[in-house]
Amino acid sequence: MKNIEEYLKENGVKPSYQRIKIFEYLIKNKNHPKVETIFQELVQEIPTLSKTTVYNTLKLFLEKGIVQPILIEENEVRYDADITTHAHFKCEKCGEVYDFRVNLSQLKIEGLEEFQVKESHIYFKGICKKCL
Amino acid sequence: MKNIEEYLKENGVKPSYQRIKIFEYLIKNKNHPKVETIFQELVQEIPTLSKTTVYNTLKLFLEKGIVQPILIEENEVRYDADITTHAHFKCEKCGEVYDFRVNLSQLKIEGLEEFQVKESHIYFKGICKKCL
DNA sequence: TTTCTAATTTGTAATCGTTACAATTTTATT
DNA sequence: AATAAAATTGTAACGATTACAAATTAGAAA
Ligand SMILES: [Mn+2]
Ligand SMILES: [Mn+2]
Ligand SMILES: [Zn+2]
Ligand SMILES: [Zn+2]
Repeated sequence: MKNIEEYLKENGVKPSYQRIKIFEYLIKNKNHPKVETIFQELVQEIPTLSKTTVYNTLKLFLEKGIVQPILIEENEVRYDADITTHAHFKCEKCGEVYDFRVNLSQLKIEGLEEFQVKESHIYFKGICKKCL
Repeated sequence: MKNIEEYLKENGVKPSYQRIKIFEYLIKNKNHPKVETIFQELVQEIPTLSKTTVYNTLKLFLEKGIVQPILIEENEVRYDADITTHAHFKCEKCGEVYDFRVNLSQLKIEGLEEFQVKESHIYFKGICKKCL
């Protein structure tokens, strides 16, 4: 909790109550939630919470680089406070999004060395271990 | 042109004039266009073209598996008639989306072998060769 | 503590991409 | 040519996101 406040400050985000709660939600539930999910969960704790605040806050987090958007499905933006480069798998049966550690340096891509790569995203879709 | 008609038929799509033109646009301009771009370009040739037709057609193409959506940017869906697994790079300066051949078998991801992977998508962002 | 100011949050309205739907047009068949 | 089915079109509806102004909160100064 104190950690979260410190982390936000270090990254140029003033740690308001709502911002702390939203970031805390992302850290504790590594479930790659949509805005709607975050709102529905937190409004139980913070009855005055506005959906606009969730949008504003995530936009701020994105600008400050402390969350990343997960774009694995059309018309569905999910958010992840783990900003390390890792792969995501979405199960088409249960809908869960899994994390996978990946070593991108294994991947030799011809021609890409002439480009300046700032972000890498790897997405898989299929059926998860549980649903098989 | 005849090729396109045949290809659509083989994949269960009746080759109407509009469908042929839309697929042809994707094949000839490998520019990963948005719906809006496809519409704006083709409406010049086909003045009666409706944006709904572009949406309907792309939805059909997706269902039949002859195009794939490119989800590299928030609130921006692009389409690609190249359905082979390849990586995409979007330049944050000029906005162009580049293709890169990639050999995914190089990538060892621990735990993923227990999942049934049906689709793989690799996206990069940064600054392209031209803009550097 | 009280006052003042700026930042944040909130609720509502507007916007924009997409989808639903019914009418029209086109295509294929008899 | 007549008929039926399929595709296209235009308009309205929808839903996620954003804009905006009012209300609230937090922090600094008095
Ligand atoms: Mn993740
Ligand atoms: Mn491509
Ligand atoms: Zn599953
Ligand atoms: Zn560029």
